[in-house]
Amino acid sequence: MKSQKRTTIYDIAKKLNLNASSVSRALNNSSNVSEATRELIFKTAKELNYKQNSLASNLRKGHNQTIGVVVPRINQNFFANVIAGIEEITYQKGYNLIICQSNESHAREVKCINTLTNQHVSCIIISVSADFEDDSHLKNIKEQGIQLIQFDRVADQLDTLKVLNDNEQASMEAVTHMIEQGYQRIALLEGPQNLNIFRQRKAGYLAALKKHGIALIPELVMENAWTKELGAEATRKLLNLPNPPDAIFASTSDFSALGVLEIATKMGIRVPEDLGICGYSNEAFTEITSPAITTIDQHSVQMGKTIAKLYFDEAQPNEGNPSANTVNIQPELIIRESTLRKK
Amino acid sequence: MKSQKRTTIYDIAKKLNLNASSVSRALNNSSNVSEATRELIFKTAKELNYKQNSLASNLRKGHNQTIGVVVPRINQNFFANVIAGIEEITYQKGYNLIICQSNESHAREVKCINTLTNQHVSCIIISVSADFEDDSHLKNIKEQGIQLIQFDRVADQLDTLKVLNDNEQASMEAVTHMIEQGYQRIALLEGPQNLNIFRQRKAGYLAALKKHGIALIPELVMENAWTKELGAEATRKLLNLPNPPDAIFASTSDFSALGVLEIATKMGIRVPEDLGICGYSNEAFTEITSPAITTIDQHSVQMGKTIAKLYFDEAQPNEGNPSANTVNIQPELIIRESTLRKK
DNA sequence: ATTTTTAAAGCAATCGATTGCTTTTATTGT
DNA sequence: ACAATAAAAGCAATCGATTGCTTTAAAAAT
Repeated sequence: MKSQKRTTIYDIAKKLNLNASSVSRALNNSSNVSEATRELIFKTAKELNYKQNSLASNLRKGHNQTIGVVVPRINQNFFANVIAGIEEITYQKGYNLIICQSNESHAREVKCINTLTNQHVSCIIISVSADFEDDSHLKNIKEQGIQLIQFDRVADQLDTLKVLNDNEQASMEAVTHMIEQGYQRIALLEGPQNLNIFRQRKAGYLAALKKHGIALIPELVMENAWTKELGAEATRKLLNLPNPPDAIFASTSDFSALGVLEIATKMGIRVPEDLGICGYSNEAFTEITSPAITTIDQHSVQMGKTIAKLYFDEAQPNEGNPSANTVNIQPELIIRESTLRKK
Repeated sequence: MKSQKRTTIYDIAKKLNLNASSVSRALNNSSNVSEATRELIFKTAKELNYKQNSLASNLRKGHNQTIGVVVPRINQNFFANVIAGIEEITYQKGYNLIICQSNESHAREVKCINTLTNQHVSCIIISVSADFEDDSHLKNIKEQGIQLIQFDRVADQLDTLKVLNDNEQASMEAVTHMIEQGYQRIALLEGPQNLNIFRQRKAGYLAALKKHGIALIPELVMENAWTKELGAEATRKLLNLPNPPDAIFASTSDFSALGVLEIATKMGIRVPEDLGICGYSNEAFTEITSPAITTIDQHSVQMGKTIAKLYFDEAQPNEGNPSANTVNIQPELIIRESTLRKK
């Protein structure tokens, strides 16, 4: 597309026999421009269809009213909602968002970060990819003088602002609830343990068992049952054990819980009477399965808003005091039929 | 945050006793730099943790490897998937995405467009907000020499590239299917008629009726039943008519169809025996309701890919030949239990 | 009427990278 | 050994907006 030259402040200045600096000052409503010329400049700018070139402006000013967001996938409910929450605040402040997805790949995440630092964004908000191992790309952000806020899936060791769900607390509540409903052999579908969130959810599971004096049965803990398919597969194995579980906590996701429910239904096992099921995330569909699935709501939109506000409040990471840098969003246990054995 | 000065090509040049132009050429792998100095420059760049300033680069080069996307809401399945599709292609090409949401507000949409044109993005991809009335902000994009691609919800009158679902065809197929299943009094939940997509879906509904010699019954057409709640409300009214419908085509969304299903269940009306239900969009949950809901898949990820490819193929709108500028994605009718009366 | 003060406008450097053109250095051919 | 050619490096302008400083014009004070 042939890009006909766009009008600049010089074009306006020339037409009005003024200097570009006056035009700039007028358009920015700064001082030292008479009311008369100011109006004239605005009028002419409109006539010539002038649009500011943010590249030039930001280059000169040395900063950029733009925030970068890096998430594993934007078409995942939780992340889409967090972004929606962030956007609500940043929009009010006149900031732009550049949204990148890592597609759960660390290599791609590094590239996203590079792009954003090259753009001189003023802040990067990130939830790391599933194959997270190394945080040097994040350290680099801070070295570039860019604010960094981590959320949900974070690099624990790194001293940055963090906004987290209290995964451990929520998991503990969920498992406690199941125990109180009379379930005794509760299985855990766990996620990759290199991610903090899945470690915490497991910790909550273990804590609940311990609190109630229930011994951990290692064969009831299934690794990496993240998707609906993997959840289904794990469930098949669990239910075929000589001594199968009477409940399954799909700590990885509601999709996984859905897989559990499907297999149970297929095998003629009654939920919640013979098997309790609890998922994680409060995806829309959990409300309408039958039975409806007990799950944990992460208050994702709220989380996004909190993150953005944190930036605008100019909160600074408190070196050497990691806990002071963390904001915890309290998740909420949503109890539904799939774990309600005692009516 | 105190932003310590970042290294520039001048810093590298100074350290190596070279000129900045050589550094620039080396880093861009262009000609006229000896292999030895090229390596030296790369090594030093790494040492000094040099990151290119894209603002400066893009300003000088006069363009920007960035594409802007404006959608009503990113946390809606359809849009999130389209964006995911776009991103897949743009990432391969080394382009960035700036994603904005209009929140279904025209005023906000205008602001988004302004931001993007100020950033000199090379292309804007848009699906307009629900209160669409005026397309002057879109005309302005073309005047700025920026490529414009509309998708799904478009300004019909505007000569731009468009990527659309064939809503009319899909709706006609859906209603035809219902007629073939023996439904005779098919109601329509329609969306705001200022949006092309809802006009087309209605047209498809009308065409199917006509083809089968069924007269339109005006009282079976309900306006603005977009959400689950509104769908439920409309359904309540419909089912309380002296002569109620025996099927409902929720052309607005699957959420609306969900509302239909809930009310029907609540009123003890059997689906699909007494009432057929068809939604639109193939949201994840439609597969797992009971009965599962018949719906229309829009191939949203594919749509996103098509849009992005269109840009990179440098397709140009063909002035005065609107139809040549339109790519139609064929949606797919997904038949499930909610309309299967004849087993 | 003249000096002082203030407001308005202009000048020129700057942000960092790119690029057409010129100069210097190295290489090749005779 | 010297001219011809090619390769490598340097110079300086440019992209468009901003901003500290200076100059000019207008208003106020004496």
